Amino acid sequence: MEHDVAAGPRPSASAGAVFAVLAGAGRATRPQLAHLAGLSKPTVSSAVAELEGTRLAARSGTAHGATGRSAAVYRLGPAAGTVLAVDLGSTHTAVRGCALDGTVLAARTTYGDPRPADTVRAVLGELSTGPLRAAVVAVPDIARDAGGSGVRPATPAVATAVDTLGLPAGVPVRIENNVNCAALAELHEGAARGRDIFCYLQVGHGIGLGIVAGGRVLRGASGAAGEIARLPYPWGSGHEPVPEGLEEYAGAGSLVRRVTAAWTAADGPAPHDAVELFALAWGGHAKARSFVEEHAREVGRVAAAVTAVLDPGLIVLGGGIGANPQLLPGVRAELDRLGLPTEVAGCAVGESGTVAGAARLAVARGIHAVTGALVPQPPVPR
Amino acid sequence: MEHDVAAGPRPSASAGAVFAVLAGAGRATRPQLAHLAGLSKPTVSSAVAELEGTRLAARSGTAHGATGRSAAVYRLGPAAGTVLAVDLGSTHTAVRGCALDGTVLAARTTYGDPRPADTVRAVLGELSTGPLRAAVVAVPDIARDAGGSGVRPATPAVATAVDTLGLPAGVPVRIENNVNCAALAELHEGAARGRDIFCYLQVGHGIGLGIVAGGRVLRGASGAAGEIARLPYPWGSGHEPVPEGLEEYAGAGSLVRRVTAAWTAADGPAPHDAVELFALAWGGHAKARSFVEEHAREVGRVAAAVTAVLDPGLIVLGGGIGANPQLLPGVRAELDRLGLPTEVAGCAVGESGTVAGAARLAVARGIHAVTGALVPQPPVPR
DNA sequence: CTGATTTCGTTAGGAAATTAACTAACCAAG
DNA sequence: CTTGGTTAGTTAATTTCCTAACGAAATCAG
Repeated sequence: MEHDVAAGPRPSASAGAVFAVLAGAGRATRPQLAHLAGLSKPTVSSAVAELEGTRLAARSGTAHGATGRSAAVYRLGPAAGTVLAVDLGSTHTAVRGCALDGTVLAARTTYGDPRPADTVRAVLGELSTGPLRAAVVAVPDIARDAGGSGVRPATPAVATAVDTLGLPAGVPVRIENNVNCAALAELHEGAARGRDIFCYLQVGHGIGLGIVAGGRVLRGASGAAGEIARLPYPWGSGHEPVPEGLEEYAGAGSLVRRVTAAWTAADGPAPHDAVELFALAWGGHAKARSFVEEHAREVGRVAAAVTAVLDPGLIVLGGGIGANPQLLPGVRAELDRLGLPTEVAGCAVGESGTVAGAARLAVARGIHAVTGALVPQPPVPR
Repeated sequence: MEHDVAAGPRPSASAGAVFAVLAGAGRATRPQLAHLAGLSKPTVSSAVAELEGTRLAARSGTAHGATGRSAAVYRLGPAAGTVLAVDLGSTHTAVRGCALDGTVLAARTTYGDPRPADTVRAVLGELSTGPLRAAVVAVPDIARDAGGSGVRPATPAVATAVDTLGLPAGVPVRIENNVNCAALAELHEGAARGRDIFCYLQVGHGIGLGIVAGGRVLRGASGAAGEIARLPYPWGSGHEPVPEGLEEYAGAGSLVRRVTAAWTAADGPAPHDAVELFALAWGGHAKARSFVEEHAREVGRVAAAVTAVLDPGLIVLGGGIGANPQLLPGVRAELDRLGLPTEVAGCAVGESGTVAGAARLAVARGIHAVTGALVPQPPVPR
């Protein structure tokens, strides 16, 4: 099916502001919109009338309070349109189509898919309401600003994978790191709700960090903030740090390799991957448990390094290994020993976090595309 | 002398905006103010008239272009008032009084002063123009939000030192970490001008980091961001990190102690402090030079840890040891080997950086106190 | 010196949003 | 069923700021 990219006439400034808060709230009465947008009742009235006229908003029902006149409830209209989020993983492809209020309209996930474009096409086919406003693609790669061509993946193979997704021409596409997306999901709908600053520590095949500060993702000068596999390791008197030393040590592959090497016949059948190792440890296997505990300490040291630099107040653990609750006590203990007082929580969003966070970003950019305007910022000096 | 704290009537919104850009520019014509504030010529005219009426602005002269009518130049007026910045160091006290355009009106630094309040009083005595709008005190301590009582130093001794400074009652006082202040100075008037993100690495008696991201200081959840003395150290297979291990190793005292221990009679007279050590190395002393080079590598590892987390793009070295140019090549080499491509620069502001940065903060808060308003923020989604 | 050109600053009219006051709708107590 | 209290929404007057046009002051060319 065809996807419009051209929008209707730009809403006026006040109508745009009302649209933005309506998208954030999902449904709201006019008094609520006035409060949220910081506008007066008459202004909201005319703004709502304008939005209804262009079908950017629509009556949704009536709200009855305990006392007083009942209020008209509004929601986004069909012209508001949709956005697309893609989690382009190495072993899976997750795609979501959302309305600008964040509602999931269509979702599909495929594993070991050789053609992510098929998954994208299937989801696009289910999105019928209004123009496609924006798309965000989450990649397991550094997303860096490439000058004129916008943000691009650092690795050429990833860049071509994005280019062959078959995203409709004319739709603004944003590339973002997958760990940063997962961090955004934890911020908005997970374990870090309401935080001003926190870190999402992903431990799985590799190790990565998503930093949220001031309610925004911190990307660094070249998009490589959070690439903590590059922490100096080993580090101490008599040890020269080697490049990528920590990546080598903290990744899932290396963990399993060490386990296999230390395994003897008396230990029974050796685990083939991290999932099996954690299952054995959960079942009480002594050697498996000792490896899990040692790994938890190692993750705790990484967390301590992060707290030393950033003091995030909260670290959310995610990823194939990090999400396992068996890690939590060990990580907490090592962090308490070495670092600042910092909460440690398991991730609350899980597998779908990356695509959920990408969808959050896409919604924000879609609202921006409609209103052409500014999200209000807190007025603090410096 | 007495210091007013009560301000005159609040300027209107447009007059406040004009006042803010005038303070930022120092001197400006009305067309320049219109451009900077994003207001129209008639609005600026009425705003300037209002500011002149309340003595917040004053005619300063006339600007002649190559062609066309000459323009009236304005500057801040006497009612704009002043701000105070204090660098409350462990071995010195630096105090600055500034106008809201950043002009230094009075400055005094004392060393080994048992009564910093005397220095504060002397500078306050030289400030005669208008009310004291704000004060910022830089302390060698964590500055954390203490709930109702605002931001306070984490260490009680530092808190009482601040409380006994004799700052005029009623003036809003802000506590800030001294490394963060030095970072702000490098951002606004030093080696990091125009950067969106960078880090200031202070190496001296201890080691600390100031993080600037999005043009603002990153303070962390409890004001302890940048306390990198808590990085896990030593760290590697067979080594348990110990709390404060890096502080122990990277500080100036520990460096001199190691040097003294390794010194033999054949090496000549041993250096008593870091300054002497660097002087010997500069003169070609082989053993001194090897210690300096090893220390540079160590600082390079700290810098690598910072780049792994934050990707700042630039690290500015400062502090008693860090400011020494002999360190730069060694730090660059180790960072190139281990970390992301990152510039390393020596600090450009030096000793006075802390009080200069505190003054920047105080000026921003002073302007905020006059206008009650918002510095414009960039409108970017998330 | 005079006129053309350019830029500064003001005046006049209009658009957008606010405050204040009023009308409309809804509930519940008497 | 009426009346009082409360909240929703509209109307009217005012404020604020913009655009457009005009007058004022400066430089430069002849």
